[in-house]
Amino acid sequence: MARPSSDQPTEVELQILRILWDGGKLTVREIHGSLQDFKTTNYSTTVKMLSVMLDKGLVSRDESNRPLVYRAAVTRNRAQQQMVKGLIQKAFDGSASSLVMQALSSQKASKQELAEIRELIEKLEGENS
Amino acid sequence: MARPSSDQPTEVELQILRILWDGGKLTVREIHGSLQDFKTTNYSTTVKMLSVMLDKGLVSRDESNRPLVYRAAVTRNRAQQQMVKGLIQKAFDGSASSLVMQALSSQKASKQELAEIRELIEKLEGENS
DNA sequence: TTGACTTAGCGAAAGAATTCGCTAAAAACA
DNA sequence: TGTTTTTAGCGAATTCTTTCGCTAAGTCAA
Repeated sequence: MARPSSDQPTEVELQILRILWDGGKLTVREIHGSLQDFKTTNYSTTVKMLSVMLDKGLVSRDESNRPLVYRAAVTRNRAQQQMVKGLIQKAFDGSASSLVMQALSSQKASKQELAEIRELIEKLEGENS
Repeated sequence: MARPSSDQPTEVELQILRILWDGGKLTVREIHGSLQDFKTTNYSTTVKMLSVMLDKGLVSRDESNRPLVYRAAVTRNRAQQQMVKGLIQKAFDGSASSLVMQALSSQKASKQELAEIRELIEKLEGENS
């Protein structure tokens, strides 16, 4: 009688995943250290979060040595893709282009970034003709 | 000792907002009816959700008549913008173009949509030179 | 080996989101 | 007017998320 847990990583889980995506294989101590750049929490909290994430399959760990070393079990790309897909469904009625228009209109992009996107568009337009 | 409530609408709140964005001014009974297309919940639940959303300022209502009539207090555009911005920050390191690339790569867009996006890009490239 | 420090884990607490039961007020109807 | 139905709301229960205290086990150095 409440809310079903989403398949997508939660706020803190995502912060931890980003640390792991950037850092590769890290100990809890190291992860906890990076996390303190954003928030102030207890070491135990980080341990617990990693335990939860292990259960969910978001991270894996090497238990052959101590301290244990964690790494992301989902790729950044895969996670980003799921989140984007989720947002498109939830808030843009399934239209990817609506989201793209919104993103481009509301956030500035550099000349170089725009060029990069235009290239992709042109490539897609070529394929899909 | 937990998670702070986000400024962004939650799952169910968003579903209700979409119903109101599409339907304009609606009674709880009408909103509840539309909601049943997605989920099966009690009428009381819808009443409660609207009460919560009223407190948060997500909806407003006309109390001069009965049954009370609700309408969205935030625009679809504004809400979409905030959600996109949030996702860009949370998962794309602040890079709008990264999200755009993800969206375009993972979800198909029609020839017409692509053309529309390309036009916007070209317009932006013009401005920012 | 003993004592100090680090690491790992469990269980419980607290906040947030979502759900509904029960009640009272209002409206509709016979 | 008296009865039935609809509407509005409160408070509590449930689940998920995030937090930490406390304990045990492992590591290291004197």
